[in-house]
Amino acid sequence: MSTLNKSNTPLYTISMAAKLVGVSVHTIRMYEIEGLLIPFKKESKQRLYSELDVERLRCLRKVINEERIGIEGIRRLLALIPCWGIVKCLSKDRKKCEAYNIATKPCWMINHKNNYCTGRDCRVCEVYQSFSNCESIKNKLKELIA
Amino acid sequence: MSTLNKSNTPLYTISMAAKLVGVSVHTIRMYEIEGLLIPFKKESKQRLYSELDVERLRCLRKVINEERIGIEGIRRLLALIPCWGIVKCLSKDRKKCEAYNIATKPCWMINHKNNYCTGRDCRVCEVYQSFSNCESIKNKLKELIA
DNA sequence: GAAAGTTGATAGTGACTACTATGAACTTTA
DNA sequence: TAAAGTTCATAGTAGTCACTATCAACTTTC
Repeated sequence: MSTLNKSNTPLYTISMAAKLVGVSVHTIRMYEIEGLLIPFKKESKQRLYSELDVERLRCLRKVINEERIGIEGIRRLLALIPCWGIVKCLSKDRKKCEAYNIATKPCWMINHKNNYCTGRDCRVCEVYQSFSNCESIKNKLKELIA
Repeated sequence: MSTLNKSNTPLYTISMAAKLVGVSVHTIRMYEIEGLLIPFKKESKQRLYSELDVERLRCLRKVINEERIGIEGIRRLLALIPCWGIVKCLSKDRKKCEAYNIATKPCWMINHKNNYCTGRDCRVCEVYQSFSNCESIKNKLKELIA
C-alpha cells in the first residue's frame, strides 16, 4: 500500500498495466483522456506505466467502482488540490492562470501559457503526485493549512 | 446568484421549498440524510428552510443533474473543506477529531465529542456556509493558502 | 376537529455511467 | 517482413443512481 517504495520508472506497456490492474486497455486510456492519469510517453507515442502508475490505477478503480465516486467527481476533487501553494508560483501570475481560476479540472489538464508551469512536466510535478495513493488530497491540505 | 443578500432566516416549509426548487419533498429529505444540507428544525421537528437553503438546494440540484457529480462525489468534496483552518480549533484536539482524520464525510455529519465544536450549531458554522453557493470551496482554499 | 401538511418507508423507473467487445490502421520488435 | 502490440473509433450493455410515486401514521394549524 505504501507509495514510498514504489518506483516511478516507466516499465509496463499499456496491455501489461491493464493485466496487472485487471481492466481493459481502453479503460486505462479513458482515465487518461478524463485527466485522471498522465502516462510516460516514448517518442513513438507509446505509453509506458510505472509501479506508481499501477498503484494509481488501482486506486482509481477502487474509488470509482467500490466507493462509487464518479469520474467527474474525482476530477473535481483533483481540481481542489491547491497547486499554487505547492509549486509556489508568483501571485501576480495566478490572476491570469486558468488552473487557479477554475475548479472543474486539475491543473495538469490545462495548457500553461506564460507562467511558472510553462514547459514543466506535470507527470513528475508534486501537484500531480499528491494523488498517488488514495488518502492523499486531504493530507496535502493539512500540510498547507495550520 | 449572489448569496450576500440572501437571508438565512427559516421561512419555508419543506413542501414550499420543494416547490421553489422544483423537486419532490422526498428529494430534499434525501439530501439531508446524505449530509448535503442542514435544515432548521422547530421543536416540533418540522423542517424549515431559508432563502440561503433554497439557493443551496438549487446549487445541489445543478451540480448533481447538470454537472453530473454524484452525491458521493459531492460529499467527498465537502469533506475537503479545511474546517480546522476555519474554526481554529486547538491543534492538540485535532489529533482525536474524527472530522480532521477522515476524508469521506463533511465535519457536520460527525458527532463532535470533547472538542471545540461540541455543542456548536453546524447550520450556522462558517465551515458549513463555505458551500452556500456553487463555486465556493476552492475560494475558501485560496483564502487559507498563500 | 377537520383539513392541510409532514414524516418515514417501500417499490419502481428512466437515464446515464463505466466498462467491454470489436475492428481497422499503424508501429514496433524479433 | 511477419508477428505482436498499440492506437483510435464505434457499438453495445449491465448495473446503478437519483428521483418520483404512493401509502400509512402522525402533527400542526386554521
